[in-house]
Amino acid sequence: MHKTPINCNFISETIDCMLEKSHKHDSCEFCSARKESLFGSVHHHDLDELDDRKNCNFYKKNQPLFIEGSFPRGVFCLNGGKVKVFTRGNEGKEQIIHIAKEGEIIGFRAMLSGETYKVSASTLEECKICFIGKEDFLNMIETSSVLRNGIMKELSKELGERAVFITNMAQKSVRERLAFALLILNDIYKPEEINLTREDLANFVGTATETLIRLLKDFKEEGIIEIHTRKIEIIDLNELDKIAGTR
Amino acid sequence: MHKTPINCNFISETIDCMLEKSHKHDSCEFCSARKESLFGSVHHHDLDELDDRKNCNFYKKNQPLFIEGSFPRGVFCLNGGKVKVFTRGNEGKEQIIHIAKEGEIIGFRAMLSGETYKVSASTLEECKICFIGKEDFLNMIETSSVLRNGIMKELSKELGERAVFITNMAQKSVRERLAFALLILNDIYKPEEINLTREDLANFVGTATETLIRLLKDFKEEGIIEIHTRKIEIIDLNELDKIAGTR
DNA sequence: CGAGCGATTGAAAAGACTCAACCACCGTGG
DNA sequence: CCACGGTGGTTGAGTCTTTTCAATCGCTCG
Repeated sequence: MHKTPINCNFISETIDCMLEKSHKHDSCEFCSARKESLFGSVHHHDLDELDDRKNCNFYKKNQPLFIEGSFPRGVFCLNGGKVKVFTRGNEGKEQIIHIAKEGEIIGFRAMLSGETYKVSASTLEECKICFIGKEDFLNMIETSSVLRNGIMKELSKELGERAVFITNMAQKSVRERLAFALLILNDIYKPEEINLTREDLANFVGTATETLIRLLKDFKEEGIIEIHTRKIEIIDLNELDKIAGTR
Repeated sequence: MHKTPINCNFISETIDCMLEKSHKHDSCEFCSARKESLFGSVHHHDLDELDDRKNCNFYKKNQPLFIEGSFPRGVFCLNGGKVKVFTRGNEGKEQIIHIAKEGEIIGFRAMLSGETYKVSASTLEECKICFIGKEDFLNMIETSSVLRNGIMKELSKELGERAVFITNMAQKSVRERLAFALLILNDIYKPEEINLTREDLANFVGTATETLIRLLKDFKEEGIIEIHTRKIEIIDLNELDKIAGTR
């Protein structure tokens, strides 16, 4: 990190300095998270370049990466852990739009749009995250048509997913949305169990915490899930599919 | 159109042939809709190419351009008129995601993602629309970095907008969402009045038609809007802002 | 061991939806 | 030219889902 932070909106950059330990020495080339990511088919040469420029750190639980309204200075490459991406409604209530897992690159949308972030992101658990500066990232996009196409593809795909998300929000009951959310979360968390606070889960489903808890209880009584203190184990995927209307 | 349609999913291509009159002779170079569009800063040379390849037609009201689940064969360039982009929920109810006006290019998301359409599109009124085949469009993207960057920017911008849309759906009351919708529609329709069926408007707001009608009545009684048979005139923008929570 | 956050439960209120009926406009065909 | 049928718009009443508020519980960390 070569510059002193000026804009206090840009939390991550300041926080980076407070983190326990850097793992900058880890090479992208052997990064297991990379293979499935957008950087999956980037050339060796570019990876070396990336290794030199990136800045990697461990993040504690509940640390913000960036905040809605601030200007992006780079992208975050999630090497391990889970990150929630959310916006805040008028009463300050979070709406979780997406939960990212290892391999995902976070925050390039705002950078490409030239606007401020429209969403915030923060860690849900301890995470290992590499930071790539704006310049470097934009350079890579100019250089690598593979990366560029991958990004366009990703953006388009997400746009489609969000159309479905919107429709679900508008038309499905909370029960149906919860089933849908559990299916998505199952994919994100497996082989582990879903591990979120009730509030985060409620903010993902788009409901009140109390409603969520009542519905979880219903699902438990119907034998669809098991609850271990806070973690949720999916028992009956088919039934969830049926409830969610995913067929 | 050089190929006979094979897949009946691809409605527009078949329908193209049934349309009244082609306006292929119109040059992109002097197209007033183009200037503000993604094609705004494309080079002359490429425009000439486009002129040769594109296929332009008039569409009647309520004609589909493409349908959810089918594979894209090109993009639609909206020269005049309005087009709704929507998905269908499980009960077949439409959720309108976006309403496009002249100058917009429709349907490139699915093409870039390599997936089937996740949304459907159909005209809301008589429209003048040019069709550009997949190959041609992808070529243009490869060639023109201006266009490419414009597209990445557009995709990113929309992704941000959809995050806000999701949050609105999840957290705002129908009254607030209606106010928000009217503000958006005002921008799209001005200087004309908003002209949508009550059902389409309800499907945009994400509510039942009856509820929508009752709220419109409220707004009218509060002096926020005027209703002329079906068209809606905005009287008090500030109040709408306040209700929508847009500040 | 106590503070405090996260989880849970209950009861009442509110918002929105559904269903059913009715109205109004418009184009068509006799 | 008018009656007819149909679509889109409107209204009312009852129901149900979901939220809100308030209170309690329970685990975890210092």
